[in-house]
Amino acid sequence: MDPSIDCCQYKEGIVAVATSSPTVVPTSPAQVDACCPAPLQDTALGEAEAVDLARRFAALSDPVRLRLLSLLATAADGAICVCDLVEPVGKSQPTVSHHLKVLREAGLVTSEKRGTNVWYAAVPAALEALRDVLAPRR
Amino acid sequence: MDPSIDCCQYKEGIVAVATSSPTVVPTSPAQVDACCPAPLQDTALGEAEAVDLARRFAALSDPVRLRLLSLLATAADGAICVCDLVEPVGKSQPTVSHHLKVLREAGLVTSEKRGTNVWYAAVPAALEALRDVLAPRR
DNA sequence: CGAGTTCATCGACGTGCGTCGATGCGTGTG
DNA sequence: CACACGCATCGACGCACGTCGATGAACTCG
Repeated sequence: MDPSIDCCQYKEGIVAVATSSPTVVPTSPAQVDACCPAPLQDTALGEAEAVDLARRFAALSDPVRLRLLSLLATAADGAICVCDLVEPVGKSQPTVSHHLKVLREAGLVTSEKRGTNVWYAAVPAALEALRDVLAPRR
Repeated sequence: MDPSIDCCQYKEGIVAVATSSPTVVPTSPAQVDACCPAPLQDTALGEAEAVDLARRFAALSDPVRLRLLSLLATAADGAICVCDLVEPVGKSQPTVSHHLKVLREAGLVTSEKRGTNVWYAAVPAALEALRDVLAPRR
């Protein structure tokens, strides 16, 4: 993977919002290559933008991933370790790990290793970016 | 079919548009148990809600469908016939028809037959409903 | 009525995805 | 140091999805 994404200017919003949640674990320098969204109802999507957007929406197109993301987004302390995610979604540990990887590669969550465990946290700015794509016409 | 409409406005929009044309293809084949979106960052998603949401996000997980939806959402007169959608996306007519069906069954677009042609239009309220799911925590 | 147009459906093919058991790697613990 | 634990990766399987040519249904026009 590691596609050379050059669609638009980068993650200024993500960094800015990330600093607004102090209790969230300082995420590892994993690069969140979240491209800025194109306004869906304003101008027609180009092919490259459509491919990028489709990839991010695809991360939300699975019930297990949506539940995982919801669990992370509603976590009291902002992060949950994998061992505490397996039971709630009712899937095997490899399956949960796979879905978390998909979410991470889509920039929707971040992971941080603390000792034996790995803690995942949602990235609110990434959801906000996708939200802007669905914004109504100005 | 035709259960009581007690959900969100996005469904009303579909019904309203659907009833305006008698020969319209039925938008959804009698399902939609949990239509109203749950706030993703407020409470943890249940399994049924997750399945329903995943189905709608899946409609946005394909580049061709995103471009079709964008074309419809930015249409000057609010609707485009199929014959004018085939060339812009660069796919065969059956493929375009297939993607439009997926979008229609997800409630994101509506179709109306006018003479020989079939005109598709975006449902802004459906996009707004999905947008609410991605809303930040209150 | 017959020819032409528009769109949906069908059948088929190749690919990708979700899933799980088995395995490997890194990290604490006795 | 040996063992247990947590998580990622691998390999494999089954199924769903995207795609297109061919066909069919509905409509228009001459």
